[in-house]
Amino acid sequence: MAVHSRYLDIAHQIRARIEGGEWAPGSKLPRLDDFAKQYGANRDTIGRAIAVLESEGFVWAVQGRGIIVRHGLMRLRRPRGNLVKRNLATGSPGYSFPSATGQEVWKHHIPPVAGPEPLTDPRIAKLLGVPVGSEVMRRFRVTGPESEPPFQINISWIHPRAVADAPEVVSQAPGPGDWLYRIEKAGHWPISWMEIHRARMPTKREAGLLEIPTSLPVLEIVRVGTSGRDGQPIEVTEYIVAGDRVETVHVLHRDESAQDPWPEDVEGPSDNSTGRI
Amino acid sequence: MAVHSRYLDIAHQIRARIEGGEWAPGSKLPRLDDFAKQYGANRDTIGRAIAVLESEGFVWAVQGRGIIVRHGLMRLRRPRGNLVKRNLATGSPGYSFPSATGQEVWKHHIPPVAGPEPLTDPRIAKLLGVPVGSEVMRRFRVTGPESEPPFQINISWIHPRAVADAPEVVSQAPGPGDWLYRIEKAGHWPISWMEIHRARMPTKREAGLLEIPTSLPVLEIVRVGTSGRDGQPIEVTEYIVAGDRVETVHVLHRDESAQDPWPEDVEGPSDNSTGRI
DNA sequence: TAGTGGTCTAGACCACGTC
DNA sequence: ACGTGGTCTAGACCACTAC
Repeated sequence: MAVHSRYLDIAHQIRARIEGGEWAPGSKLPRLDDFAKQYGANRDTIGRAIAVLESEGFVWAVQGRGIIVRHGLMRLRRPRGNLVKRNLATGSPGYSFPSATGQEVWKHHIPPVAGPEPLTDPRIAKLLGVPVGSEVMRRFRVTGPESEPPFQINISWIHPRAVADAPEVVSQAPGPGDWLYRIEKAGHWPISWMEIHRARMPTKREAGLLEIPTSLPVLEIVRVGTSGRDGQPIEVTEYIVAGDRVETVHVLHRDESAQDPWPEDVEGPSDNSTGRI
Repeated sequence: MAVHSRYLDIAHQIRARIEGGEWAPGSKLPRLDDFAKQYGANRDTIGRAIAVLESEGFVWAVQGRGIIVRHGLMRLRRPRGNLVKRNLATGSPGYSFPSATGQEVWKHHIPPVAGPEPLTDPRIAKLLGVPVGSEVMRRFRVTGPESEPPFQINISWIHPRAVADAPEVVSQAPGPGDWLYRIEKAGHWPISWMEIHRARMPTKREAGLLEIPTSLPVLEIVRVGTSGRDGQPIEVTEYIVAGDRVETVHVLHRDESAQDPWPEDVEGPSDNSTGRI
């Protein structure tokens, strides 16, 4: 194919072999040295080719372990509304946030932890409205479908005044809990939420938890809950997902202004290079 | 800092110097050889450090030109509703899609082009409901604020039957146009839309157009318009933006089911590891 | 044509996971 | 301790941009 760079060419060939099913998802590729011999290239060059396949999400290379073929082709298309629903399925007053994935139950890939932690991320600290470095109640989980690599990292930061109002949230089991319900009941009803979505590169730690290369982008969703009592942030929850494992679907609706087919039957140019991302 | 790898260490130092304002956005960094001498490392090692800074969005390295400091710190936070509005600001019946950026007028960074093109992207072809390789009317633009690097690539594919119904869209100026209005008027009112958002790595060509490294992820929004006449796709528009230049904001609303503060005052665990991305 | 970043090699050594 | 991927070097050559 591309006669450009040797390493891109080799990446192309190995990619084709992966897509052709030569190695099953979860299994290991040949070693760098083997590939080097196969393609008559230097091991370092093979390493660069593998780096490309990593950033594309095809493989996950780990020191000391090998190059693992990722479970590809499973980009989940997740319809996202913007409605928060009650989730009484389990007989308790939890919330179900935007998603239409049904009710699969996910497992915890590592034991969930909950407890006070210094909040060092300035971005989260600002959203929660606390000084950087404060001790803040944190709930941390890594979840995903059974028999698959972890799907998402899930970190909630609970504002100190919420903990003061509903002290039981600190002693709650670190697993799933109705802590949002507790906080609302303690005087913060109704909490209102907004979400911020962005793509970024993962930290080394995040990549390890999600079993992805550090060169594969992640989707980060930060949900900010604001207290109904004082209008100030009461909790911030961060979701981190491998970028190649999701796409979000949004159904658009017509505003009042767009209900009339032929508003005034004018002719002339319009400009929709404006105000549109 | 990190005494791990030499190149990560150097990347860290150069990053700090960029953030410290040692080089203005848009200006060039020293050459690889200069850095190599400064840090007493091999040029190749410096190259790896620069590659890190590229994937983080700090710099844009171009062969033969140099290493350019990107205009950082300007992640635009764009509130996104899901409402499509009429845009009569310019005196014509255009649409304004979700965004609340106001009415800045953007310039075209390269001349917009419009015309029939073979649709080779299987993903877009499938969404538009045409065979891969079909000749399809395409509108292509690269736009952004004045005096800044390009912000987004914007490609619309118009289904052949829409062109048959509204032939004037092919002869329209390649710039902004009221082609959606024309198509609706030709019998496809009302078009309904949905959007698919995902993060992915850019192609070489996309990276060049957006003036970003190929290692920096992009946000891709694909909007699919469905004809009100036959319920089939009538147009597909693809937006591509540098991942570090936007984040989208979504305000969540309470469903009917979530209006009651204390639904039945039960105790017990809930599980919100379910149905949530 | 000169200048600059990109690629490639051979060989050495390091770092991490596993045994 | 071993095996694997990761990093680093010196030096050569290639590819793209600008003049």
